[in-house]
Amino acid sequence: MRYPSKHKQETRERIVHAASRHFRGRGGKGVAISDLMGKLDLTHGGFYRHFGSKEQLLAEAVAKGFEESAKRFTDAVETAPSGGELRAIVETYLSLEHCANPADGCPLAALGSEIARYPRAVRVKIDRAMREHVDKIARFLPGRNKSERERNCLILFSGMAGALNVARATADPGLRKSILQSAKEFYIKAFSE
Amino acid sequence: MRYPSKHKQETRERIVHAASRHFRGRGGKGVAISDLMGKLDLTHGGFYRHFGSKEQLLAEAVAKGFEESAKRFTDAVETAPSGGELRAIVETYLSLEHCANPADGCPLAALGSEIARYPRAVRVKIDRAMREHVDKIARFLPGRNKSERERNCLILFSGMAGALNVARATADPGLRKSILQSAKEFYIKAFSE
DNA sequence: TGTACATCAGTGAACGCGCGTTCACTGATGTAC
DNA sequence: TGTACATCAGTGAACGCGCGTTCACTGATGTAC
Repeated sequence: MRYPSKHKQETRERIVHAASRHFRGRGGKGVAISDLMGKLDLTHGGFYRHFGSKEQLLAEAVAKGFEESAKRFTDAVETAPSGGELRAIVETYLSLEHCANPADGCPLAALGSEIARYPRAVRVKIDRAMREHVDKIARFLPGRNKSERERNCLILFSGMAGALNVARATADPGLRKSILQSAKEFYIKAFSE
Repeated sequence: MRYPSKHKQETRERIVHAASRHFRGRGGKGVAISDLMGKLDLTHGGFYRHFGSKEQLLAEAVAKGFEESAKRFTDAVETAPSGGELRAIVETYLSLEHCANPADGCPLAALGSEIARYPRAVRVKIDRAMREHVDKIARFLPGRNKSERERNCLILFSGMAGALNVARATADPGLRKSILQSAKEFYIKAFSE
């Protein structure tokens, strides 16, 4: 059947959004196209009207994930009291809630170790998304100049992603809470003023 | 044919060793049993004389990876001048060489984000391997008591694993070197005395 | 010591399943006349 | 305004491939007698 003119773009966006969450939750190889389309009440055949390949979707979905995730942290910053922005970022990132919901969270934590194995084209897209994220957040970090603040921003987020991964990896809930708590204290202290 | 009595155990160890490297290099789902056995000049059918399933091998191989990797860092510590142990650990971990060779390196960095999706039995094994690693290294870290040193050890390694992942993920070699360098300086400074 | 049999690590064909991708088809709506 | 045709997002069967797992078989060596 013929659909209204906006319809195709809307479907495409729904696919990218769902894919973004699924990839973060299950990893690149853990998501089947038929599953994905099924969640949107579509069938797998239609997928190729929107994307040339699964890999192309992966690139868009991961980049989208960075955007959505960055939004969470800029939101946290904006509602924070002046001077408490760093604390707000760290406490949001290392919260039990973020830990328990990889699919809604930071793609660097959810996919970190497999991104290195993605094809170059995908990684270039991810690079750009990461740089934009750093641009938005770096001003809340200490440093004598912009590039120093950006370096600190990368260290902070990569470090928190690592801590989040260990917290998610352990089978011991006590250790999980303890890692999150001590990492929070450490990063807040390390990047204060 | 019938083999000498030690033969079976030797083959089993060769499989675990090769698997450990392959999993770190390609991720859990990126390794096929027939590939693995082929590298050892065996055929896939024989695999099930040694392991009940691929998952069982994964658990053993990742735990083995922690052991092998831990050995690298205890070696680095032992050849370091007294008082320079922390620097030796950080510089070994965040070296370009470690960055370029995930298959020989730290499993926490190589598999970090997918470990959370492994079955519980596998994660329990990994927990134990991680704890042993921490036991060996924690004494070189600052802290008023053992548990504080252990917490610092976890923060240090999780943070370095995160930095390594970002360095490996980026498609820009300049950014890669810069991340490794600034992370080295940061962690050495943060955990000195 | 010699002989018959048992053992079992390894082989390679086969099975079954999941999944990425292709393709002929559908049919409601847009468009040309 | 009405009619014939074109469009194209979505459908669902089919293809091909990879891969985890199973299984009947092999054959050199160990073991029982």
